[in-house]
Amino acid sequence: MAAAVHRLIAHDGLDAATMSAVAREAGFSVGLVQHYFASKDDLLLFAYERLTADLLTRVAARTADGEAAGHSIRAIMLDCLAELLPLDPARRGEHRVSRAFQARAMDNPTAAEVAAATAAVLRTRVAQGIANGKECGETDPTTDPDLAATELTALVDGLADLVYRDPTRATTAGAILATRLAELLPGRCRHYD
Amino acid sequence: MAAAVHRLIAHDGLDAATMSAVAREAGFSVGLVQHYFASKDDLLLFAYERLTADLLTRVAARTADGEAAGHSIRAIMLDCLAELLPLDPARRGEHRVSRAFQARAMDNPTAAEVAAATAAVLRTRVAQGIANGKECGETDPTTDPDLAATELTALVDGLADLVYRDPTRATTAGAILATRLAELLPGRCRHYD
DNA sequence: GAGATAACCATACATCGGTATGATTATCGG
DNA sequence: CCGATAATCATACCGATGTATGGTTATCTC
Repeated sequence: MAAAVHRLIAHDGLDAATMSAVAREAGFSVGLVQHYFASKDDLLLFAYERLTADLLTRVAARTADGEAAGHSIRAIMLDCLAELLPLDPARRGEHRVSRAFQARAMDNPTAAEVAAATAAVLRTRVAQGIANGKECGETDPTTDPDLAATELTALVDGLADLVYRDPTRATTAGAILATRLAELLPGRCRHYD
Repeated sequence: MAAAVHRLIAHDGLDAATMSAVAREAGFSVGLVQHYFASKDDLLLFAYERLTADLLTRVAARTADGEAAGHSIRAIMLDCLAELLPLDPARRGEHRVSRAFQARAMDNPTAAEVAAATAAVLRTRVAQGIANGKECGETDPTTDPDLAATELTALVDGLADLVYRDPTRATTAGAILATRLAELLPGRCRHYD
């Protein structure tokens, strides 16, 4: 059902995610949707939580892959942050859904909590990466991990909007991200190559 | 009428900007609103254009003020970019409206054009500022103005969302912006002090 | 296998939103 | 002053939406 909500929003916006439309898209009746979700708000909130959870899971997977492959922190972070850019149709759709919910979060306290929590988790992980970079020699010891993480997450946030608006600038966005990461993690890790 | 739309969206979200609500808020009848706007889409589009025009005007005014006062390009840019952050109730409201329209722009081509055009104007102006910085010695000659401008506008975009979500991080956001500007325009202007 | 619980559906209802219509009043040029 | 144009309003209409209701079928427990 969450997938149905996602498809509808990705295709026609939040307003298209009506009860009957969701039921139709999912192949069920309206009554069934009501059986599982007491209200439309509940349904949308669930779909939102599901979306952010999927995203964080994907990022975690890319991190794990990168670590397993012995990549530098900088490479892993670039991989993870680029994952957040709407670089292909699937992620463009996801971006549409995500932005729709973020707009909704401005009037819906519970949705705002989800948005804030997701952003916090992401920032914390990036900060952890920077902190790790200090220990292994990739990062300048004077760099403030939280400040750098805040900047990076805000930057990808803005770049995602840019890439969505103008896909032809995708490579530009990628270059900006890579350059900034190279400035923030300039060193060579002393553990890996 | 545009002001009424803005007030409603700022207070209760885009969905609150219904025809009758706008009419009531503006102190007119529904018929009058229809008299001036053929459809609700037209009304919202007008309100959006009005909003972005106001914003760009304000930024231009800050630029002019800064130039008149003989400030450095870096100081002027910090002033202009900080203007885009939701640092007070008025700008928080404006941010809500702006984000609501940006979300709408994802399904509304004409609104998307407005959003893209506004972003382009902003980026162009920032790029011009960086280019000027080269001529007067504030910027490293190897800096790509367009790339730097793209990064800066994306950064403020993301920082604006952050500050909106968590106003306690307003100073953090300001510090990040100031630091990044100091990195991009490190020199002293040879014309002014 | 009986009974309870969950899954599932069709439909009715009340509300609300955008738009269409028709009329009434003001403004103003000639 | 008068005709036309603009301003302004009240209301009717249709479609859509969220939700409530009542019922039917499946599933599982004892």
